[in-house]
Amino acid sequence: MGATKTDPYTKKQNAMATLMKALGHPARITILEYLMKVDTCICSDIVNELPLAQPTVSQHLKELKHAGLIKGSIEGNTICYCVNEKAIEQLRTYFTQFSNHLTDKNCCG
Amino acid sequence: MGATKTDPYTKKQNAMATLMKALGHPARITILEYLMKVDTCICSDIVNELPLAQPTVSQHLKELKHAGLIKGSIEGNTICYCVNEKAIEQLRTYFTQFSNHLTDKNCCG
DNA sequence: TTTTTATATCGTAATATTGCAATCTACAAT
DNA sequence: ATTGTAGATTGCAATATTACGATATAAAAA
Repeated sequence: MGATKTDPYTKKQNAMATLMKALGHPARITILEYLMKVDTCICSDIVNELPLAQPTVSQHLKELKHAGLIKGSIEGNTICYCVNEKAIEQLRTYFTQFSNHLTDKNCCG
Repeated sequence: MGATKTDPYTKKQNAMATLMKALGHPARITILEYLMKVDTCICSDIVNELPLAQPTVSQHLKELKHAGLIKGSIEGNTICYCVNEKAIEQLRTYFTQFSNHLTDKNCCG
């Protein structure tokens, strides 16, 4: 098979899975952390920040954008990418709520 | 290739990617949410909660456990699984810090 | 002891992901 | 017009993931 079933789950569950999956690769984590660090839109040299070939980086950027984690637009000769705060907020909220719901029964421990 | 390069990244980056990757599937999101909801260790009927065959569920549980997101131990005839709060805390902290570092320049927007 | 119940493991087919070389696109500079 | 530069797209090989039937295991119930 290889294909993930999505229809039996809620929209929210699928949406969260999509976000997490996009971050389920160290290169994409690194890209996002870099974009946060520089904290600006003029981020032309992402390729130099990573130990990967240019096409590979381009592909990872595409996936991040598709998942809605970054925003990007053409800026003359370069592309201007930056973090989509809304997506990060979604993730923060999700885990904060999750964390709040957990009690400390310390079972299985 | 197909194999993810890990050595060029920091331990933290790889660790976060591993956690996210484990949650990058709606079935595993659903499992985690279910374990949180029931909030107990005696969770025998995870299979019935999911629209997947028993071996598939077992496999997903294995991945969640391997990533450290759930804890499990044998309890007579059934297995007692529950959420590993530490992992959730890690994720919550990561995104909270990330969120705090972001300024609202509203670029690319 | 036989049967049931809960879960794990094995094997395997279908599909997805990762990574890169080669190539293409589009603008900028000469 | 030619060259340079930043980035996307294509094509492909290697590997990983997803899902499940069949089978194994191990404890509980009959």
